[in-house]
Amino acid sequence: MPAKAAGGRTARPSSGRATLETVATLAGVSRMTVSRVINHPETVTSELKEVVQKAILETGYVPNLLAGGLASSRTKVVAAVVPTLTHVLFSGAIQAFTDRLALDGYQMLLGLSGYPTEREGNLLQAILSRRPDALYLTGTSHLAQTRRQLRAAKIPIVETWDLSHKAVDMAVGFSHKAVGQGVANYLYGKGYRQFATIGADDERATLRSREFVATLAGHGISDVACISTPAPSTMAMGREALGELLANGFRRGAIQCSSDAMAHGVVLEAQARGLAVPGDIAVIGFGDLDFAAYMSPPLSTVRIDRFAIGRLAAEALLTRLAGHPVARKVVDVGFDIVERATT
Amino acid sequence: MPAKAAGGRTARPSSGRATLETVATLAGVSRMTVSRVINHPETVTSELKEVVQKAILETGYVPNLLAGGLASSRTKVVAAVVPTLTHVLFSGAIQAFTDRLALDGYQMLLGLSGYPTEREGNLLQAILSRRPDALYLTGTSHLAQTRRQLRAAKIPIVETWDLSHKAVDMAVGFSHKAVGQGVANYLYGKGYRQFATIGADDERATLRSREFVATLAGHGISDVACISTPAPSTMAMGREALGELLANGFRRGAIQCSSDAMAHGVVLEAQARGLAVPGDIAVIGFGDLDFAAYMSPPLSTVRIDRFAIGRLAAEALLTRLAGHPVARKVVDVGFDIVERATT
DNA sequence: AGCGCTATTGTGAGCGGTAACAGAACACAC
DNA sequence: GTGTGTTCTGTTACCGCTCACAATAGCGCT
Repeated sequence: MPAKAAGGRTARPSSGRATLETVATLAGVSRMTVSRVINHPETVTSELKEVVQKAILETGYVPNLLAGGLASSRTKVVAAVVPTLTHVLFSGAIQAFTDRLALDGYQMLLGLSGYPTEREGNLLQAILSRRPDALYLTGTSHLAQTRRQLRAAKIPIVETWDLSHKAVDMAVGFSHKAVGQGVANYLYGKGYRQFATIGADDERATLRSREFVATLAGHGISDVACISTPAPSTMAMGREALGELLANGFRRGAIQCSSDAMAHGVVLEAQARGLAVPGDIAVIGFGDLDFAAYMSPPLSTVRIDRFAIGRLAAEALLTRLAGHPVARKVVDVGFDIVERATT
Repeated sequence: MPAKAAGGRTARPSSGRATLETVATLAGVSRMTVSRVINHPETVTSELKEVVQKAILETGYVPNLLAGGLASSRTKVVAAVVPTLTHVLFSGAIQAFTDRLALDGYQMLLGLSGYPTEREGNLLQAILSRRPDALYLTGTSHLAQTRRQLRAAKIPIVETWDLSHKAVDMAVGFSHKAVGQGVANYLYGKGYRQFATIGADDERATLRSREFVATLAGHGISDVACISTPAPSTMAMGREALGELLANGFRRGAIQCSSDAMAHGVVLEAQARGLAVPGDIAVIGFGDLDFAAYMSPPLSTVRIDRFAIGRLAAEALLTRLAGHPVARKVVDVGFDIVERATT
């Protein structure tokens, strides 16, 4: 029977998996050479490379990137914090973001913050503990403590969707104020003179609604009915909200909604009540989701290129990770007002 | 001026951040005590705990979970592999999955495999290199090499959405064959006698279509028109596909579609051509996405509880991570045929 | 042959934690 | 007083990898 290890203490049970050492021994080289074959193959002679690669296959070696990351302080992981994946705008951006990162061999660590921002502090700590090489955030951060944590991490950070606050580092998005203003001017320009706005109470939607109201005030229109609903906004909320508006005396006019889903609800509710769209009730949504163009009537809305946001955010981070400075720290992807048949 | 470190070699520049050592020195205790305060506070006297906690705040210490994971071989990271986030069914399941994991302090590492499964091998290797504690997969894996890799990882694995193959470890999903069969029987029962099926060419959609056809064959119906489109299926493809069916002589009957989006396209195309839905063309979708109930006419479809899949998958993994055996290795969440106005 | 140079490979010391054990301090029973 | 636990804290040895540097080999040239 095998003797117990001399000396007393039992050895810590190692994972049992092949390590660099295993491969090195089999190939008859040093650990470092194996490491080079994997990470800098151009610095190793082709004969050795071959021997080592065979040994890797034979042992079924899978590198341990925890150890590698610890030693090199580069993890090849980028973390992203998003309120929710159930919203197509966010999941679309993350899809584009992840796809772009994968091209350069980066993996994505995802954190879902939910809408109330309280969890954000803990979540951020949990994520930074994993030492990502870079960070993608949704929205801009304002809690002083959060900003401090972010700066202390000393990694490239890109904040997305919103351009309204000063970015901690870089930003890719568009101006929600400009959207509110653009929509107001568009509707006013089309001749509408009575307005309402229905928005989720998340920060960005609020920003759009507020600017919508402010811009109309500039045109001398002061009685804009405002309805705020809890985020995330849904079609059901749109239906309800229109009911509420009508109950409060709103008869006809143009309604700005904080999402296409909500706008869809408003259209359906109007139709159910026998109101003409856009004759009595004109509606404009936000997002230009797939179904918007195929509603009846097709929905006028604000188009945002969610994939561009994800892709450009990834590229900004990758540029910095490659050691280059970025050309512009703030990238405005803009928006388009898509006129269809509900306005 | 400070002397260069005696002896020659320059010290490796450390991260500059606070480590356990920093905190321990400040608090006047050993590293191990600090580690205990963080991970097993109940084993430390409250006076020491207080001193250490103050030191942690003062230094702004953020634990390095790479080092911790390396030492303990537990990373508190669970990885997920999904074809795409642009599909609401997948992103919804991942949302529920991540939310459930977060409750137990686990973070999620995401890999997007795309539809062609070739990338899966590399992706899996990249993910396993990060040493996740558990793994969520979409679909069941059949490549022998993949299965070998998975087994070698020796971690809990849950395969989702599909129950048709033998699971590597655990599975949460439903039977696509049962769906195909159920839809066929439902439509046949409603009196339809002419059929077509339009499906994306991903494996699960194919499975449903094939079983749909086979079940109808059992009812003596053998001329079911089949159209296959590249995944992912979209509304535009639905429109096109109906055009193709009609061009090939299909006049009237019931059409099974592999997604609600596609079914929506079929409905729109039928309406555009002046065909009655469901009078001439009956349509049933798959997924019961938010818009399905609000189309005109409202879409009949197959409802899948995507959130249940994500949540149950997370719970299966968490159970195993807690060291308990799971009650059932395979969980069938089932499906419902939702009859609305297109059938 | 001897020199200097460049291209490869090896060596040793960490990276920042945790597991396992050892030791100290204290309480309690005999 | 001594033996025996029970807590709590400290010590030591790694986890698996990469960095910085050292050592060696191979080459052309004088």
